[in-house]
Amino acid sequence: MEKYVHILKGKGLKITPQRLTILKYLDENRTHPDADIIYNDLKSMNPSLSRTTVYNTLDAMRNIKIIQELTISKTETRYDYHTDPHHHFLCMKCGSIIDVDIKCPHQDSKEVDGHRIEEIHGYFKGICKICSNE
Amino acid sequence: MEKYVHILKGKGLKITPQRLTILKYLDENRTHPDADIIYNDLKSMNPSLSRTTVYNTLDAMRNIKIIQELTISKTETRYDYHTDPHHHFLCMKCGSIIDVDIKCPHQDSKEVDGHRIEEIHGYFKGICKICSNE
DNA sequence: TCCTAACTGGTAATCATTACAAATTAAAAA
DNA sequence: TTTTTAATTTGTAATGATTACCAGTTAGGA
Ligand SMILES: [Mn+2]
Ligand SMILES: [Mn+2]
Ligand SMILES: [Zn+2]
Ligand SMILES: [Zn+2]
Repeated sequence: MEKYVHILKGKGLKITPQRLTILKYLDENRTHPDADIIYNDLKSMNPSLSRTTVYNTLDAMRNIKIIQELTISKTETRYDYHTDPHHHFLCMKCGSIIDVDIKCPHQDSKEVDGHRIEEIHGYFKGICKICSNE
Repeated sequence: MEKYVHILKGKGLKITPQRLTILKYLDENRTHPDADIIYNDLKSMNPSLSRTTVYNTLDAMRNIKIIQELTISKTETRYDYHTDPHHHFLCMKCGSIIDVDIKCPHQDSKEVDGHRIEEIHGYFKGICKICSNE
């Protein structure tokens, strides 16, 4: 837990039990969950937790770049504790988002066609291994 | 216009003036517009056009793969007449989505880590050339 | 020309996210 | 340690894109 305190402090964010809980959850659940899944999973242990706080916290942590936002799924924004640029696979059947470890030649580019790059996103859509075997 | 009739017929979709108008609009407006922009731009010439029809049409055309859906912007789905896999740049300031012509080594992959690939998406987020110069 | 399944258009519902404001709290200052 | 206050949390209400629904219309084959 000291680990998360340190991360937040290093970026000048106030330490609150809600933020620590959410950050720990993301670290331990690398399934690219959305705000609602996080909220529901934490609600049982933290009955007073508010859905708004989950949204606020995710937004605050994204701002200081300690987590990453994934705009891949059409319906909800999903979050990733892993901030190094990496690629994803979205299963069109079960909806899961899976990390794929492939190298990309544009990983370190700072601009394309004169446009300044701040984030790089690559993902595949299809049917995942598990869903393929019925 | 015969061009669009041919495209729709080839895929077994009924020819309707609404569909022809929307498909032509997408062909002539490669700005990756969303449903609402399409609706508003066409409304003046086609006062009876319904927003629902725009959504239905885009969905039907995406199903038969004559247009492409872009899930890049957080708030709305945007559409592209250009269906060959290619990369995009999303400006975080003005919101425009721009084609970028770079080659990708995964362009023709059929699977990764055992997951069957059906679509490949790559995009950059940052500040576009125009917005950079204030 | 007739018939019918497919399509259109208007309105209502859904659902993720944001706005708002009152109550609480982290942490800096005294 | 106590005080102070700006930041945070929470519950509820609003927003906005998209979907559901259904009655009326139409494309296109018989
Ligand atoms: Mn990831
Ligand atoms: Mn494009
Ligand atoms: Zn799957
Ligand atoms: Zn721009």
